[in-house]
Amino acid sequence: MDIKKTYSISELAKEFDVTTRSVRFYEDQGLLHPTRRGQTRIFSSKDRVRLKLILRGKRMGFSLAETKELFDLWDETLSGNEKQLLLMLDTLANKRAQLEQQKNDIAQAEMEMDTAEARCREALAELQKKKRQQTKAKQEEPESIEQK
Amino acid sequence: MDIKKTYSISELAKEFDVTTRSVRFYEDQGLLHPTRRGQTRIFSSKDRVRLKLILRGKRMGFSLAETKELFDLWDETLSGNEKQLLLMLDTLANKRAQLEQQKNDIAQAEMEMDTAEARCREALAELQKKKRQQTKAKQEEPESIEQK
DNA sequence: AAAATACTTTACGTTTACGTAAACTTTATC
DNA sequence: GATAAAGTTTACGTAAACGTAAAGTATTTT
Repeated sequence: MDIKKTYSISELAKEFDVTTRSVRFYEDQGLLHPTRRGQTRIFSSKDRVRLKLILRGKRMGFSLAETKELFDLWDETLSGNEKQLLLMLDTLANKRAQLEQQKNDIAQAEMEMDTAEARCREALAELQKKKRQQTKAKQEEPESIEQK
Repeated sequence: MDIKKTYSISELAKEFDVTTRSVRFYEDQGLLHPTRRGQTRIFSSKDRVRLKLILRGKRMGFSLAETKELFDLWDETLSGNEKQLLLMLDTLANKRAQLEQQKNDIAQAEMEMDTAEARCREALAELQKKKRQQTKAKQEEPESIEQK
């Protein structure tokens, strides 16, 4: 069984390499909704998915507030009226535009890194050419060794 | 002349839609290096490029510290020894890996947004189907109007 | 049953990236 | 020459996203 039904806080923390502090913080901010057994948190696989989404969002530069907004909107959307659905579609379109911008940024950055890398390699080649010439010089004039 | 040689702080701020406070902060953190005329800052086109890079970095989720590191590294690299060049190449490789991760994240997000949007559209279609049926019912039983 | 382990709440501390206000100087405009 | 506009420094404030104790509870292991 790959998909357990419930998770402890430390299981999730270990799996996604975050601290338990972070997980509790995400709950505090309303992004996760674990149930309790006594006072101990019990996380569902839905919570697990959301944690994954939170972290991916972070890597993509989304704030927790933004991610929460999406979560909330989605939850309302599922049983929502027309207005809610249209709002969700609109939000999705906006996010898509944001992703397009990011893709452009990444493409630009990659191009610039290409030229940066090329310059580095040229400079390296130059240095190594000089080195070889020095070695050559030594081989052709071994009296420099004899003089020692 | 599209490329002026120098810029005032408010020119740059307006062009890139940031506050002068931010620009001063970036200088304070060592990311920009304007010269002075009296005590007034004068920014070069190099500064302008760097500001552009700073902002793109931000959109890509880079911290100012990360961006500064790259700037500093690059400046040292240009006139650098072999060690510096190799370090730069290594750093570039790392950044590339980071961008790959981001591209994956974006692709994943786009797929999920596709299915989310599809669900929205289905739900909308359902709602509008219901609406049409109500309209039809009214047309077929106009006595409901007469009863008013 | 004692000790170790995992979990909890409460609460103050920290870093990043600025916002905002105060008080002042320099430059442009009427 | 007064006034407005743009610039400056200094400095305190703030939101986000946790870090880091402290002090207590609950459970598991020996």
